[in-house]
Order: sequence, then C-alpha cells, then structure tokens
Amino acid sequence: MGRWILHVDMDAFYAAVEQLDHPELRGKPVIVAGLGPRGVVATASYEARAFGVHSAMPTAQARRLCPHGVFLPPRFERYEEMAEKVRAILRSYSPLMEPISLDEAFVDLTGTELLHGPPERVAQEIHERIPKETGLSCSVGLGPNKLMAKLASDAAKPGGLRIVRPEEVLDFLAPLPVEDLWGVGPKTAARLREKGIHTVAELREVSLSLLQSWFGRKGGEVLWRLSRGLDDDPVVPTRPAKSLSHETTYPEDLFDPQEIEAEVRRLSLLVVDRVQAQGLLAQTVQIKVRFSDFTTVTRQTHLPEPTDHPLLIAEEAVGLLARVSIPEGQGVRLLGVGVAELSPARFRALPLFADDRLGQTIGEIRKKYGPQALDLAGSGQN
DNA sequence: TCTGGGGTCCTAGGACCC
DNA sequence: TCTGGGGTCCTAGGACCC
Repeated sequence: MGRWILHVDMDAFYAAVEQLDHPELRGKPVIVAGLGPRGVVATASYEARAFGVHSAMPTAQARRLCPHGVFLPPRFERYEEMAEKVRAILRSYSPLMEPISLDEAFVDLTGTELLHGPPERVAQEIHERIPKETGLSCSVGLGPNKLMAKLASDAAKPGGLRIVRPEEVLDFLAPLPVEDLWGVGPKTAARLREKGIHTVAELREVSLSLLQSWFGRKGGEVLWRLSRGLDDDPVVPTRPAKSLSHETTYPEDLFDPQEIEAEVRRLSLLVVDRVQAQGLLAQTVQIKVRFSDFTTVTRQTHLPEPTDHPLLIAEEAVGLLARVSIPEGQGVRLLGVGVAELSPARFRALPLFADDRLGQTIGEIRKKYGPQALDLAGSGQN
C-alpha cells in the first residue's frame, strides 16, 4: 500500500521566533548566532540571507556581510516552547510524528483518511493552521516517503506547500543537483562531480555495481535508491538516545595541561548530570580534542559495567586525555566528553561495594544546588 | 577575528580466534 | 623466515544532518 508522508520545515525558525517576540525586528535582518569570537550563525532571517548570510557561517563573516544586522544569541528554551506548539498541531493528525530537530518534523498520514480526510487536504490544513496558531511561517511537503516529503518542502520554501504524487517522483527528482539528496554532502557531491555527475537524472544513469565500486556496497546502494526516489525509512515518534555529549570551543586555545584536565572533568560532570537526569547508565566514555589547526582526535573506552558515577566517568575521561599527545606548538581549541552504550538505570547491577553511595550523592547535590555546588578537585576556578 | 554543538551512521584496520 | 582464510570485536576517523 502506498504511504503518505508529510514534512514540515519552519522557515528561518530561530530568527522568526525572535521577530515574533520582538515586533520591532520584523522586516529587519536578524541573525541568531554564537556571539563569541569563534561563533557561527545558527539561523539568518530571509532579510539577512539577502546579504549572503547563512547558517554555519562564522559570525565574524556575517558581521562583515551584514554590518547593520541584528545579532542575537540563541534562546533555546523559547524555541523549544514554540516547537512544542507546532508538534501538538501535527500530533492531532497522527501519532506517528517524528521531530527531526526543533524546526522540522515528519508525520505519517498513511491510513488517517477516514479520520481526517485526504492527505492533500490535511497538508493544506496544517499549512494554514501553523501560521495561524503560532504566528510563524512554515513550508510543507507531502510525498510517498520521507525523502520526497522533505524535498517537496525544500521546493516549497519559504512559506509554501508542495505535493509530489508517486507518479511525479522521477520527473520531480531529475533536474535536482545531487547534493539536494538527503545524505549527499559536499564530499560525495564533489566526487560525483569529478565523474561528470551533477544532477539526479545523471546519477540515475549509473549502474548499481558501478556506484558500489565507487562508494562501497551500502553507500552505492543508497545513492542508487535515492536517485529513484526510493525510501522506506519509517516515521518513528521516539527513539532512545544512543549517546550524550558536551563539547566546548574555547574563545582562545588552551595550553595549560592542568586547565585542560580541569575542563575535561567539568564537561564530564555536565554529561553525567544529563545521564542521571534521564535515569540512564553508560558503558562507554569518549573524549574529543580539537587542536589549533582544527585537526581532531577522539578516544573512547568501554567500561567493565554500566555506570552513572560522576567520579568514575570523569576519571575515565581524564585517562583518555592522557592517551592524546598534543602536537608541538598546538593548543587545544575544543574539548568534548561523551558517553554511549546507554541503558536504563533500573537495570543497574548491584554495586560492587554496598556502601559506595558517593556517586549518587554527588549527583543529588548537583541537582539540588546546581553544577557549581560540588565540583571535582581541580575543576574549580583558581 | 575561519570553521558551533549535538547527534547518527558507516568504514577501515588491527587484534584475536579457529 | 613475506603472503591462509574466514569471522567478530573494537577503536578511530569521517561524512552527514539540523
């Protein structure tokens, strides 16, 4: 049976929320960005895009392009609030609603016809309701799968609605540049371009076996299917997180080994706070170090048993740090700490030492009094 | 004033085993 | 005194997404 998948993409979401909350900013170039020396643009309003500003661009560059722009730091709690409003609207049409980020979501409308009418009409209704009820503009795409729904909403941007019916898929895809396909990024696009392949129509001419010889068994097959609009990825409302991490890019590179170690402990505790808050245990600890020249290394270790113990995890992270040799003359630009192999804490194994409640206690104190209440030796300010 | 932060997935290569 | 051939597990790196 054919599926109907809808994709909603909020237009310039963070900037639009700022313009909603601050009416005097409407019609002006608004740029939500990291404001530090190494910040990047999260979202530029369409007025700012006219100056060439776009997401992921260094804020410094955006300031040069758009000196009169209004630069604001992100207010994620507020965006989350508005995202939830949008999600509530979407959920009223199907329980199969999958948020992709704060500003995007898929809805599986297959089989909702008896309840809500034909998917084409539902798409129109959603497209009208979201601006009416939230004050924010959105683009809506409807297609036979996630791939086509997303490409349809891309084509509808900004503020439009686009429906791609199954029989229209191949013609719709044909003229698109390959990098429009989900999963084809700059590297893959460049490799395809070298081979003279620029559009999806051209990609479709390449045999499966040739694609596989270029991009591996799996990668080749994915490209082959994408170019034909084939995608059976299901809409999944919630998936358990597979990893949790915190990372920081420092305004200036770090050189002092003690400071670097203290930062790794600090990040570890931030991660553990989240692990405990979500009632999880982790069995893998990983760190990430980026040097002045932007080269990045990672180290990870598998623990003998799952844990949410702040000291244990922090010590593991510091141990991983010791396995990283910082190249001559390089400072540390970014540090990250993460955990993976997560499991629910209700399956916690009996503690090795019955009276070791220290880890729990640290977590409880930090929860009650905030992360500064109890830092590990060496991670304080001094 | 070059390049965020939080994720997912895939692959290559070495260790190890039979 | 080069070279087996799987299979699996683990780690590090990289591509990609928003």
